[in-house]
Parts: sequence; C-alpha cells; structure tokens
Amino acid sequence: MLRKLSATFHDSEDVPAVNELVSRPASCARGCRFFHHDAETEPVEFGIVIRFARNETIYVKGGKAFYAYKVVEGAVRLSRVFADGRRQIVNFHQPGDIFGFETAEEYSSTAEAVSEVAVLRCPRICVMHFSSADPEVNRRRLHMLSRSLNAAERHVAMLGHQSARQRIATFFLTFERYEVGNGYAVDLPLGRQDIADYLGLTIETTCRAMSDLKRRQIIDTPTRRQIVIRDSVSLTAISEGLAA
Amino acid sequence: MLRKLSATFHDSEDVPAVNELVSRPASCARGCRFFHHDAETEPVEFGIVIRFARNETIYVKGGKAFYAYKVVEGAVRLSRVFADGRRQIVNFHQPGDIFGFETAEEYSSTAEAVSEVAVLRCPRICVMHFSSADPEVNRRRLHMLSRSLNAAERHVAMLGHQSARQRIATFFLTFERYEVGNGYAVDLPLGRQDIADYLGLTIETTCRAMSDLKRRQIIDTPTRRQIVIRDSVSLTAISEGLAA
DNA sequence: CGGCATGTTGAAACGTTTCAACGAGAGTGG
DNA sequence: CCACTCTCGTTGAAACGTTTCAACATGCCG
Repeated sequence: MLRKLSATFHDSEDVPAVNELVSRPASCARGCRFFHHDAETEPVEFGIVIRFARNETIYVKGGKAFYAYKVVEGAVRLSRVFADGRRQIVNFHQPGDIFGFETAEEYSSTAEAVSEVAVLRCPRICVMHFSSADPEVNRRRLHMLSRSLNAAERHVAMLGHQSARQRIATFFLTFERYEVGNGYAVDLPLGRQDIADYLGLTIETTCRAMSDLKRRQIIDTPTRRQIVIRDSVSLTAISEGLAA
Repeated sequence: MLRKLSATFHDSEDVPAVNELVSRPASCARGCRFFHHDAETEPVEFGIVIRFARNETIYVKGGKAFYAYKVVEGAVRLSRVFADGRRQIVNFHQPGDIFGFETAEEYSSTAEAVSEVAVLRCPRICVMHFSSADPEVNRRRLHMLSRSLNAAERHVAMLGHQSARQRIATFFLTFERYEVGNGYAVDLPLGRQDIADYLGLTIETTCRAMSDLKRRQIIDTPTRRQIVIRDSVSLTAISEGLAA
C-alpha cells in the first residue's frame, strides 16, 4: 500500500562542528543558549533550542547518534519504516521527554516532528560527560532508559493481545486529560494515521473503532485533534478487556 | 480461554538477609561462591548460582527488585499476564544475558524458567555499587539497557505489522544456528505455547504457520524442540515480507 | 472558492481465532 | 516391554475481526 511518507531531512546549518565537540568534550557548555531545568528533569539540560516544522525529520534510523534531545514544545514520533512502506511508530514524546539517547552508537529509530516542535538539543558526548561527572545525572539517565523500556514492554503487551477497540481505549487513557463540562478532554497531538501506526492498525480500523465508541457515547470528537471522554468507567473496562 | 499457568513461587531458603545487604552494600562480595567473566560480559559478574526447574517462577512482576540475574544455563522468559489469563512474553533470555535489572524499583515483568535453568544471582545494590565505582561497569550496564530497549522496539515492530508466517520466520532467524547435513539447525529452548505467547498469536496459528513452512520444504521439524532451516533465502524473504 | 490532505463509511476479501477432535511423545507402573 | 496417562502438538471447519479497495465527507490553506 506504500503510503507517501515525509522524508524531508532537516538540514540545519546551526549544527556545530561535531569533530570539535568530540575532541573537546568539556567545552560543550560554552555555546549554551538555553538552560532548562525542573524538579524531575532528566540528563539533557543544556543545549540549544531547535524548531522543526510538522513532519520534518529530526534524525534518521541508522544515523550516527551525535545528539540527545529533549522535547520543549510539541510532539515527536519515533518510528521504523519497513520495506513495504508501512510504518510502525514505536514511541511518542511530549514536552519534558528525552529521546535520541536510548541507543549506543546509532539511532535505533527515525524521529520526526508530529506537529510544530521545539527541542532542546545537546551533544551526547556532552551528556555523557555530565553523566560520568555527576552520579545524580547518571542515575536519571538510567531511570529514563528504564522508563522507555517499560513503555516499550507495555506497547508489546498491547500489540500482542488487544483488539482494535481495546487499543484505542488504552491509547486515549494514556494521555493527560483535563475536566470539561461533559467529561474529560484529551488533546491528541497526532492525526489518525499516526495513531493507527502506533497501534498497529490501519487508519480505517482506527476510525471505525473511534466511531463505534462515539456511537455508544463513551467518547466524543468535537474536533479532529480533540476527544472528550464521557464515560471513563466504560472506557477503562474496554481497555482492560472487561467489556466489549 | 483462561489457560492454566504455572505459578509455583521459588521459595529459596538460600536468600541472604536482604536488610543486611542493604545496610552494608560493600560486603556483598563476601559470600561469593561463583565468579563469572567473559570478554563481552555485562555488569552482573558476582553472585551465587541458583537452579530453577522448568516453569518455576524466578520473580514476579511488581515485586521489589532486590536481585539482578544472569543466565548461566537454560532459558528464561519475561512475561506479563492479563486479566483474561492470556500472557504476553516480552523477552527471552539465554546464557550470558542479564535480566531483572531493567527497572528501577520493581520488576516490570514476571521471570520464569523455560527449561531447567541456572542463573547467577547478585543483589542489585551490589551491582549498583560496582557500577558507580567502575565507569566501565556502568557503561556496560547502560549498553545492556540499550540492547533491551532496541529488542523491545523490534518486538513492537514485529507485532505491529507482521503476519503470522512472517513472525514465525523472523523468530526462527533470531536464534543461533549451526550447520547440519541438510541445512541449519536451531534448538528451540521453548515449546509452542511460549512461542505463540511471544509472537502474539494462538498456539494453533503458530502450529499452522510452521506446518505451512514445513509443507513448502523451507523448514523441517525433526523433533519438537528442533527445527532445521532448509531454505534460509526463502525464510528471510518471508520474514521481510518480500515473499508470502 | 477551489484544491488537497485528512478523515469517515461500506462491502467483500482475507487471515486469525475459536472450538473441537485427534495424534504423538514422554514418563510411570504393571 | 507394553499399556496407561498426561501433556503437548497438530489439524479441520466455522466464526470473527481486521484489512483492503473504493467512494465520499470534511476541514484547511492558498
């Protein structure tokens, strides 16, 4: 079915001389134009902020992993594309999340901007430097990896045994939700195709499952990118397989 | 369908006083009865060897993660069980692999012995101690986590978009194989149900896919736990979706 | 207002699951 | 050594859910 996939490579000219960074790791803090810190923050705290347009590529699978990133604004998807053009999204990242740091030498997935995105970018070698200097940073780094692994295992569990409706329900329940008049609203940072690729379904099945939940008044879809959970009890029951 | 699942908890009485270890982390090397080391080894190198019988539980999901383990002999499965009794195996571990170390505080999955198993067990706090003392151990620890994450992402990709036959082909190709007269033999450390639970399929579908490959002379199944790859070109093509 | 990407729905084809029955192999005791 | 039993693996046929292909609707941006 060979869907068209955006493959715009972000050719940012503000990439610093990497060789220089490699040879002089301690100097990496010099060029800092941004400092980001919060209580439960992760090891990427220094770096420069870069913006990506919707569907722009941040890095590609297999590329040398020079940088680690932290989402400042917007959402990022990590995916793998197959020979037949189909795509599996392995993870999403939202503000505060670190990515590009999971692997050793090369990026294990491709990272793309789901929407307009701002990321904090820091050379990995720089993070490593901080990490070995500060046990606390190192601890956070391990913690972050653990969380990613745990998320990946939950994803495996979902794809391995849940039906389309269950996946949709589970998916919606993982997002932050805020109270509105008639339930809890969720702002989806992504479109149907991305949801489908994350859940291992086709876009049509995804739509149908959503329409079905809507028909049964469990959810509402006021706009394309927003859903309202009207009956979170039912939604949870469906998610856990306790109801159809 | 509520399958019967072994839930024998291994009540080993040789568990040392954990509190003691927690309060005196440096002392953990004292009781060493075993030392295991090889060139590409991972951080778990000290500890005692414990044996588990087939289907015995090594630890349960949600339990306090006191120990890290290294497989010495046999195979270990990491799984999550759902409300409906179905099970998703998230990972297998074979000799040399480390497990029980992925998570922060609690075990994220249940670990069970697939066959007769010998593991090297080391208190995590002890590994942490080595890890913070020796940057090289720390590096290996991070490397190991990365590998697990990468494996989990490949697993996600498989469950997300591969057909039953593709999954079986992919699965067989991940094992070590050795040359035999009519192809390459693979010793499966696990039974059909375990394979099915790993691939997110039913045992029947797993069987049928195997029978199909056998009928087409791509593989052979001389015994239940052994398969012979006769046509690895076709098997690879099937795995990658380039052939049905 | 067009034009294009994105989302939705329908009907048939397809693959996997389910339920049921049967076969094969390993271990035990006569 | 055979018969027995129990687990594990295999096969068949119908039911089920997802995908496919096609058409159409909606929203967005120039």
